[in-house]
Amino acid sequence: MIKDFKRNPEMMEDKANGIIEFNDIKDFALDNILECGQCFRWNDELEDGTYIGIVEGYLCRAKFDGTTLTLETNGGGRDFWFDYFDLKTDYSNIKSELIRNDDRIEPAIKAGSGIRILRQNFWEVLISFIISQNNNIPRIKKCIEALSVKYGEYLGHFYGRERYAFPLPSELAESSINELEGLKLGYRCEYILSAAKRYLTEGAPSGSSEEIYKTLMSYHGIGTKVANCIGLFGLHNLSSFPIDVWVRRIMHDMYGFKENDIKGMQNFAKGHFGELGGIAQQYLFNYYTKKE
DNA sequence: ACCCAGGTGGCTT
DNA sequence: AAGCCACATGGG
Repeated sequence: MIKDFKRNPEMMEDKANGIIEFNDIKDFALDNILECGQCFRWNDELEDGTYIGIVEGYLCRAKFDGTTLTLETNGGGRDFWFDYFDLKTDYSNIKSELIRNDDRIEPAIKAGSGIRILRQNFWEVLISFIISQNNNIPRIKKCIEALSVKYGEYLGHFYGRERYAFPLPSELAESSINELEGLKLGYRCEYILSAAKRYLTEGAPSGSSEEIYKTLMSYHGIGTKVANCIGLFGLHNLSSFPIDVWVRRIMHDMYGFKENDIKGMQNFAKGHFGELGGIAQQYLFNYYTKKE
């Protein structure tokens, strides 16, 4: 069975880019969504405030004027992008519920009030967050771009650059440590290769969130934090609460935890933010990484 | 030269 | 269970 994620060959050959519009969009800001650390392939912001991204093999230029989201894209279709940007979810409710439970989070929500948790491809998230460990966001992006250029499908010239899809599982699984070492991935080469091979045969983990979490952690190179990121961004498991160095600082500064009391932070998030933990975490992370 | 980044694995107490 | 440390890379 093929575990590669789906592509739409007919659309890919349609070089005339289509326009898709979504009207009356609230609680939405492209910079918040695309620069809050959840995705790594929206890396060009043009002078007019539009962003260029590559999503599941589709090219996209996104523009938002405050009410209407306009996408120039060569594929996916309306339903795909509606889902990707999580437009069905009412974030006004989520935000007021978070503030009702804890007014300390209000400044973070104000600072990133247009954040939405994208519904991204699991496989891409799996590999991207393996790369993220002990790394910074600009370099994570470079690593992923290098992988895509070397192993991903060439998609064409789009807004000033050659664009490549994120590699398919098979494309990475057929590579080698030797080959990967040229891409500045450091010691993560082995993690990436073994994850690709494993994903190709096993596919995405299933079962209860406990079981999923356990399966993810059994990948070499995935620990608690990365597993939580994959759960949150790759499976839309909103109760995930990834704790990295930034969140540790936040939990120390804003909530009085000792910096290394990860367990306490995790329990607090579970009890305090519950099913919205992942979204709370994202407002907080964005707030702290952006200020000064 | 050092410290840090969306940490983890492995080894030692 | 908790505390170290190395790990590869590049920017400050």
